[in-house]
Amino acid sequence: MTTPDRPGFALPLLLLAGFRTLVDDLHAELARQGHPDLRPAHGFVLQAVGPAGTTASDLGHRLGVSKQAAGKTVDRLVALGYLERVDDPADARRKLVRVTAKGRDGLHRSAAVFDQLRGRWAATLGVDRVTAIEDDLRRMVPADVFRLDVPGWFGG
Amino acid sequence: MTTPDRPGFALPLLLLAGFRTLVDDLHAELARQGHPDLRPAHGFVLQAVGPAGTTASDLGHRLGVSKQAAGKTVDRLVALGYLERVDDPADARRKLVRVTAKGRDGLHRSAAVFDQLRGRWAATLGVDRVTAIEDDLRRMVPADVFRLDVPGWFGG
DNA sequence: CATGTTCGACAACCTCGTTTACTATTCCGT
DNA sequence: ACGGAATAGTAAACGAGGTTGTCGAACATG
Repeated sequence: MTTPDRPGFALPLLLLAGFRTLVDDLHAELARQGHPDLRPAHGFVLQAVGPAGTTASDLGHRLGVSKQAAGKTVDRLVALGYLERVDDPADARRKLVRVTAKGRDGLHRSAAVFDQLRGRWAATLGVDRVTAIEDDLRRMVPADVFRLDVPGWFGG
Repeated sequence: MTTPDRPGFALPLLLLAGFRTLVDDLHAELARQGHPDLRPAHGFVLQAVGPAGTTASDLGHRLGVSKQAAGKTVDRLVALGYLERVDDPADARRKLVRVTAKGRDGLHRSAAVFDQLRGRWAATLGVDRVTAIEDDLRRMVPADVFRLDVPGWFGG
């Protein structure tokens, strides 16, 4: 894709490109390490489920999507072996969603690969530049930006 | 969403968050300026069509998606009034895709809003920090990263 | 105990992508 | 001049991921 003519286009494009390269590298490495089915969105979900487990409704609430969407995503991750559903003995309506051992493995490997990629950026740019980017971005993004409830983002 | 425990998670998350805030702000403003149906992906498409126009196949090639996907996206943008199809008099197989006046208006307004948003970042961080982020990112991203042909990105 | 709320499930539909298949047209080599 | 190969557009079936709306079962509370 050619560089846009207008200056303002560069910043969002570069931020997206930076994110994309990191995530593409992550998933290329994860596929190599035995997780070829893990998709970018799955990391968010596994992270949101957490070590204690949750329900589909609560997961939807955390991710800012409907409980139905969260339920379907859980279905896919259960089919892939990253999550499991267990009945809640205290409430017959609820089904606890929990991360499996395979899910924890994927999460740990993701963290390790991201650490390694950040190290690669630091080796090229210098650690101070990387932390400066992080600090600057932290100042510019609102705290609740990770809610995926904006229509048109990941499907709308 | 809570801040992740592992340090390596922060960088990709912040890059995505920065991109998301810019694009969310852009589309909120575009909706206010008479383009409520313009979605994030549409900007890429309008940009890729260009002032000279193209065909659906070439558009798919430029965007790194199949010609069928490009054709369906063109269908939607034609329905919204941002693109038009005209028969190519020189080749009866081809149908030229061109940006309409409405499409050009959306593109111009997008550029203006992005310029304005970059100015807001510069007002907070300083112009030199913004350009430093852009320069650093340019060093870290490969040139062909905007090809959307990675499965799992925008649907897969 | 009746009422209202919450949870999970199901169905229908949208967007955006894929692969496979097919038609029409153009191009090119014999 | 003509028949095969490449190209353009289209269509169907599918998958991922999202949306509403509905529903029954289970809980909570008056």
